[in-house]
Amino acid sequence: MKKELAKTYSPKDFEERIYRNWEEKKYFHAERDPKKKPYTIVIPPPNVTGQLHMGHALDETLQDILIRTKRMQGYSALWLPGTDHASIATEAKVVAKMKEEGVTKDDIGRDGFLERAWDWTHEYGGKIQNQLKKLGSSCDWERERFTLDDGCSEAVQKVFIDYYKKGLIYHGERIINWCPNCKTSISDIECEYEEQEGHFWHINYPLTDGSGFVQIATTRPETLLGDTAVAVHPDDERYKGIVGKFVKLPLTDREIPVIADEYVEMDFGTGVVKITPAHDPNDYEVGLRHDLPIINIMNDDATINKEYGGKYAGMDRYEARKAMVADLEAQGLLVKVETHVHNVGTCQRCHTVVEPRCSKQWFVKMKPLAEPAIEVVKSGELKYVPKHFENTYLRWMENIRDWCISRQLWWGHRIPAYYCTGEDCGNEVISETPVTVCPKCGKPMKQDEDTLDTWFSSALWPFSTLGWPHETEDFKYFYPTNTLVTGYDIISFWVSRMIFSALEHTGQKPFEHVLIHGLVRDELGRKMSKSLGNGVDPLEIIDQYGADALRFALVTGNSPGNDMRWTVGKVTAARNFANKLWNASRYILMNLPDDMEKAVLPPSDTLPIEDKWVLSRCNRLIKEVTDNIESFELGIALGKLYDFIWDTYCDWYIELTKPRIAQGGDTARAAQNVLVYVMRDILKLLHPFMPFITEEIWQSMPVAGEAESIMISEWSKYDPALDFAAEEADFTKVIDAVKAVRGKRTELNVPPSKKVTMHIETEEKELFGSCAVFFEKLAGAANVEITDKVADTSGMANAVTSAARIFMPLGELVDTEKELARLEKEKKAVEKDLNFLNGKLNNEGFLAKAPAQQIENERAKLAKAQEKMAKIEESINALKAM
RNA sequence: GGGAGUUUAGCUCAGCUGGGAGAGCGUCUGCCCUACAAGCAGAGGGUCACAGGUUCGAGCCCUGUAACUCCCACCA
Repeated sequence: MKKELAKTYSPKDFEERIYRNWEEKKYFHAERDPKKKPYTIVIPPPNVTGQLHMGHALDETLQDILIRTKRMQGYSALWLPGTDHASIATEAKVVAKMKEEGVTKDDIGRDGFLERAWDWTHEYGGKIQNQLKKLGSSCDWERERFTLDDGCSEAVQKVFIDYYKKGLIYHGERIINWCPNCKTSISDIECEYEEQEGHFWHINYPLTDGSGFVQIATTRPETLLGDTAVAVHPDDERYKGIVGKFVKLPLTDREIPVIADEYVEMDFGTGVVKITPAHDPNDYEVGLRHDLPIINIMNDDATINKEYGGKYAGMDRYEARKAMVADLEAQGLLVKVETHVHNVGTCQRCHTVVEPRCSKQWFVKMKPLAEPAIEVVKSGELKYVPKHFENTYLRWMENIRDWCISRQLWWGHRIPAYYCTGEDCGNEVISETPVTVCPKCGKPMKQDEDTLDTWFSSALWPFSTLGWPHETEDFKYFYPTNTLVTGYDIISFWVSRMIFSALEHTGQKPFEHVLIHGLVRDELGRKMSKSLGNGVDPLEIIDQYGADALRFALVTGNSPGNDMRWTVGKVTAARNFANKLWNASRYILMNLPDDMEKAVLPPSDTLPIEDKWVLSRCNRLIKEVTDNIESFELGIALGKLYDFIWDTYCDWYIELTKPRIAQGGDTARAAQNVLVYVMRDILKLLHPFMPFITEEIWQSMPVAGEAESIMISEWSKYDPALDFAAEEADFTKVIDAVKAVRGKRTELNVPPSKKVTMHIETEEKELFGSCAVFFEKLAGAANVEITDKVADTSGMANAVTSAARIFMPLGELVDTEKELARLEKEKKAVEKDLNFLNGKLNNEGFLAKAPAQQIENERAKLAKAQEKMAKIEESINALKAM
């Protein structure tokens, strides 16, 4: 059984091999075992052509920790992987590539484009899966899904049609954000606001009755062509008289009314607002209230259209702006131009300034869907970790707007709506199968050109991936899922939409817990981004330090919901920790009998106190780590493992076993068994966090009777029989005493190799007596005397703890002559310091002129020097007394 | 404009229900003791942002202030 480990920790030598083995043995595959309870996590699907970045690495690591723990705890643990077609992101990439070849979408048409998009997907897709494997992710690859595969597409279509039948989807005119470059509508969420310096143009609109002008202020004068009213506040005394009158719209021959609406803020601008329902969302609302006409003045590329453009037709919106401002000025209607800083919406993808635009789109009616989604969180049935993110979610849900789900893109799920081409018919049919002939008038039908918002399909991810809308065995067994792990940045985009979609279509919540994590930032706290070039590539880290070190670095000190900074220090510390564990294992293996098959604890009444101490602490560790993982405190759990392994197990327990193993016999045998017994627990508890190294060591440890892979071994359980609270407390006293002696020796500059006599004065003679050997090995004792009273303590140094006083003859500790000489020399140096400082602090000029802070500093220095002097004198006196 | 988060050692951050102020890195001192120098032993270093309050007791609870960060809305 016993196998040699390589001399140095070199993750490259085994990580890949181990992952391949797990895969071959099908350990990742979750069976629908009626005897087991299911535990399910669906992966937040990365973009199919994406690259693994640190955000993914953190997200996947957290999920893998949870899933591995549950698997070991006996659940049928399913981690379902997959990718997202990412409509706009992927389409943008394909279009960009086509541009290099000088080809446009229009050139090759829909089918040609989709062919290219699929080629792209097949070429770049699949990469990220392999990258996830390098991380150690224990996904069930047999169940991998893609948002655009047949099953997911079926679910999307079914949902769309169900919504439609229930009257929850409608086709309507609305103001939406339009990207003139991508030529598609984009959601509010895909819109990024940038602060830009613009202008505020004050323009006079003449009243038609010749009684004067109304001055409006606008940031977008070109939209004037679409004005259908001018509005003032109903309570605004300044403008009471003109409400109901008409103004002549400059640069056009139209006359528009002056209306009163509470939307107008009296204090802002001139208190008069031009109303352009087709090009501003607020104006659109005002237009609805006052039944104003909607005049769209732009084409889909943001040029001015023929219908209303007049001489400006065909110009780009900014050209038109320039031209119109010039014309207004020529006509004397431009009053003034102010600079004005305002937020301008831009397209997340291409950063083109979006244009609010009225167009026909498909919408999901949100109010009825939001209500149960609010309730499920308020009632505590579905919980966010940490809890305060429920506020983010609830606020969004409570102020929900209808969801515009149509996108003028080709890469995605095409909307299953068919329109009659007959001019007067206007028939609209929603159907899961193609409709070619109008059932009403017999004319040909045409399918909607648009596709659905990417989030429409990912909103169904927790159930579409399990076979829904079919009542599959997987769906019945694994749904609802248990935990969703994701960043706070997509709570609104994604988490919210999964919740209401699941409630509506499956009648169940999609998951029980949402574990939210923060962003991984760079060393300076900035977001990692391509443009800044400050991203750290997880694959390079894995290559250099190993996947286990990467995982450790991401989880240690991380708490739910909080951002973290990535520093090289964290990953080297992680690597060092792995190395520590590796070498501890080597120590054990070198000191085990060849025929040992597994650890068998001797009867507890025969165990020495240090064995009970370490067993008891390990036992408590099991309980605490299990609890911490259960409540998603993964950073805390890992911190406890680190402390126990490094401090308790390596620095203390292993050192304590050395004299016993050298001695041989029963005490050695007990130590060997305890070493392996505790190591086995350590490996299991650490495995979810650092799967590779724990597996590699597991394969070398004598663990007969356990699973052949640690991955499928049974999670350790707290054992009341191993709770030795009294022995633990007692042995801690011994450790404290050893530490006190070490401290004293360092203080006196005694080399570690120097062995001295120790008289231990204590009321617990039995305890310290049984531990005398540790004072010899760990504290440098030549011989140890245990007594309840040391008669003569003159000329002795002492180390004091609450349980013991340890006296050591100074003569043995130090070479009296040399030490005295050293102390005298030091005393002189300190004296010099004291004189200097005293002089300074008695100098009236200094006291009067120096800053208070500096005087304070000098006083502190003096106090320190005085303290030092007192110690030196004490030491000198002690030496002289000998 | 609305909301949330953060503020603890020189740096990066833990600190779960109120009782010990902590870790890693860095600094200083001493050690190559055959598991590990990617290591061992020791040391120094903090008015837990600030001001009040509750409490026998506050880093933790309450009120307010400040700075930084993020999210949502987007006033023409």
